[in-house]
Amino acid sequence: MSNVSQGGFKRRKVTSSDVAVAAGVSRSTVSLVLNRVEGVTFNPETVRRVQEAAKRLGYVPNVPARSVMTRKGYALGLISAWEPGSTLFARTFQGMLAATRAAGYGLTLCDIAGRAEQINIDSTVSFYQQGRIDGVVALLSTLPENPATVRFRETLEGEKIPFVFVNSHSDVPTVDEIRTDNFQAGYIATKHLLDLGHRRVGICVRGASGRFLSRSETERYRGYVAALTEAGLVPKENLTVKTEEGPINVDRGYQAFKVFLNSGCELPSALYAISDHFATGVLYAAKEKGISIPGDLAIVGTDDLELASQLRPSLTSVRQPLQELGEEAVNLLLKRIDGKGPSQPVKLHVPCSLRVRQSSGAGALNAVQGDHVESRGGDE
Amino acid sequence: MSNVSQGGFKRRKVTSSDVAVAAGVSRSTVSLVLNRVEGVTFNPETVRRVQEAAKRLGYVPNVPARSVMTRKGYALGLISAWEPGSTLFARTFQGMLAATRAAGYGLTLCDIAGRAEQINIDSTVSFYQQGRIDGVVALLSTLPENPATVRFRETLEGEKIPFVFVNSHSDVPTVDEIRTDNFQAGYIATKHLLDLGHRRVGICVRGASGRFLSRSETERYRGYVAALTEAGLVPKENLTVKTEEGPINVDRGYQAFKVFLNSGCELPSALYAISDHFATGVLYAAKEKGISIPGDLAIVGTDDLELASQLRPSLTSVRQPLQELGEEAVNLLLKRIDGKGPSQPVKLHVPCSLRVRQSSGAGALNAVQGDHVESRGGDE
DNA sequence: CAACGCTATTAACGCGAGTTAATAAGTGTG
DNA sequence: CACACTTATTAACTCGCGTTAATAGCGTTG
Repeated sequence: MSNVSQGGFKRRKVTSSDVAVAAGVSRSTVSLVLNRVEGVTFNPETVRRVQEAAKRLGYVPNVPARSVMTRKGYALGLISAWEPGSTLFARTFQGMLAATRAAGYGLTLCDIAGRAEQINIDSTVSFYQQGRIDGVVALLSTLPENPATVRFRETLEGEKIPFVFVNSHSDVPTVDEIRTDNFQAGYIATKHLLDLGHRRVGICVRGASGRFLSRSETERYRGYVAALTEAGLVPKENLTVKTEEGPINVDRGYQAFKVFLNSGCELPSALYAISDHFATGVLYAAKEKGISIPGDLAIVGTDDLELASQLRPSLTSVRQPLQELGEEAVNLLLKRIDGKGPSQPVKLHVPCSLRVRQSSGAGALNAVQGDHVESRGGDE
Repeated sequence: MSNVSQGGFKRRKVTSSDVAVAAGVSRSTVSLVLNRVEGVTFNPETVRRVQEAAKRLGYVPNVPARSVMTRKGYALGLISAWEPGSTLFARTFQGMLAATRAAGYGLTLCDIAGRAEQINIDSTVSFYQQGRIDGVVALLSTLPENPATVRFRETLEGEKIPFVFVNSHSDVPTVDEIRTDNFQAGYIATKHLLDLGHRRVGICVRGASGRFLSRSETERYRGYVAALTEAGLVPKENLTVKTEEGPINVDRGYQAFKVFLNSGCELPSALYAISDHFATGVLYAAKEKGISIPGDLAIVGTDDLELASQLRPSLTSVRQPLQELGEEAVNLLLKRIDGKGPSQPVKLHVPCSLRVRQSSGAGALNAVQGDHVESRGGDE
């Protein structure tokens, strides 16, 4: 006979009735005691007996049954248009997972796709109507005026589904939004380089026919400019490395910096890249040309990807507070669901932190401070 | 007044009773008709009326209520010890998501962590005992004899929770396992290079004090050897590029290939890398040394990461059937839960496919065939 | 000592569904 | 016309739990 775990057999689960008879009380008593209902007093001895019986029998309340009565699903839904294989996405839902679990809630994957247009909002609505989820955390695009984002928002509002946007720009002031402070990100990265004495601080950004694509990139750029200005400097075209349009990846950074070097522009002494991918590409291109990092060129990246700490030299990087964002989003949403949320819509901007490593050329003193090791088996 | 969506208000949901009165029948009739129960015949006119009323009122059955009666949670749990920010993880749960949705099931995140030791199996068990999930898909490590994996399996079996392992090696024959055919992966990659006329085909693997770390790497290596042998060749030490121990990433491949080149070994004409990360690192190191790809060195990677199609030259790569793995795992698990699974434990090995691009130097004819474009906003 | 008030507990109902045994209506047979 | 036999429908029960109004016990007070 096979040992394979089949359904169907299932030893009968212990219910609150079982606890009741074991403790010699009524089922109501069990429910009231175990839920610590206020305004009801109980004999301490009875409480003890109930709790003891519950523990002894290994009683676990059945959540769906509770849901029927309380009309809550005890779970939140997640929809995401972020790159599903990205560290950014991973860190965010790790935070969400921690927060939902702490609240005794479940986290249900409603729809995950690399592009917003591919997301099927209907299944999310359906989950809500079925009573399986009580609200939705949405990880959408920061592209301004994105039609898909607008459509999702309108649908959720129309169905009266509580929701929170995470790093998803919405021009509507009534929406709860939890976001990275991308201005501050650009600012602290640039400030770090300026504080190290650099005066020719360049930036590596994604080129997009003259304008920046996403709100987050725009804000980081503004932070960069602000830090420069504060130091009495101005941003210059010949200190700006622009990549090709399209996805952000290592190779685009690599190619862009090669083009930059061939253009004959004088080398900046420091460079802030709005992505670790770009920073990495720049680093490889620099090595190829014999440019020393951080000697000839100091580099600060953004997002603190795994590769950042493992590169040689290791990469100084701005880390987004994504776990925190996930947690805050979930906690806010849970309050909204219970009707305990703030009366005003929340617009929260959470600051980033800097992980100082070798590539920015800070002294050995600081080098350890922000560092952290992430090891893995890496064997899927 | 704020427009923020608060809980509490919730327009009353339409229930099966509402449908019943609207259709002028009893609630039982509604239930029987809508669930298409076999063995019960109904007047076609009645059926029509019920369906019409249900549609008109926008009736959606309440899943938790159904759960109470049927004793099923209509959801599967996911635990994963894979790198949460990896493409591999993403592709797998995309497949799972598709399959669960098709079955009307939910997918609940039980625990996700980068390392197996960090996974809290208790919360998963708890979810099962609470009646929220009916089974578990486990994405664990392929490291043989991994104590965490063993512990999880024993716990799940002890609690009689139906489960399926995906790419997680278990030495126990009674466990359902869905796995990538990694032997075949190494074989087709090597065969591809041999078919292009190469005779000096090397391999880039992760060094680990003489032995290979994970089962998947070992199998890929065996596939490589098998293809060589079939062609009358033998694996040679001086054609093997070994990286340092630790996480698989671009820089380890880069460093390893630089060391290899400095060792004075004669250059292989083709190289199979057991990871796209390694392949990418090799490519950057090669560029640095002026080695032309694929002219002087043809390269095939593994895993078909995003960067593979975007590198220049683009990277030929072996793609794991991860979506398929996810789907198969879910479908098998659903059958087990319904007691309809095969009587024997399932040990499924799904073959990989080759994405032929520029780096292997195949003719333009094949070059397009396996290619696919993945674009994204990349703006989190 | 009856009336009152308080504490501790429970019976009874409801949530929204699925399931089954029983009923009512219709059809055909002897 | 009474009988069995379908066919169509429903009343009644069940699942596991939360909630509330009602009850029993008991000490206090006028």
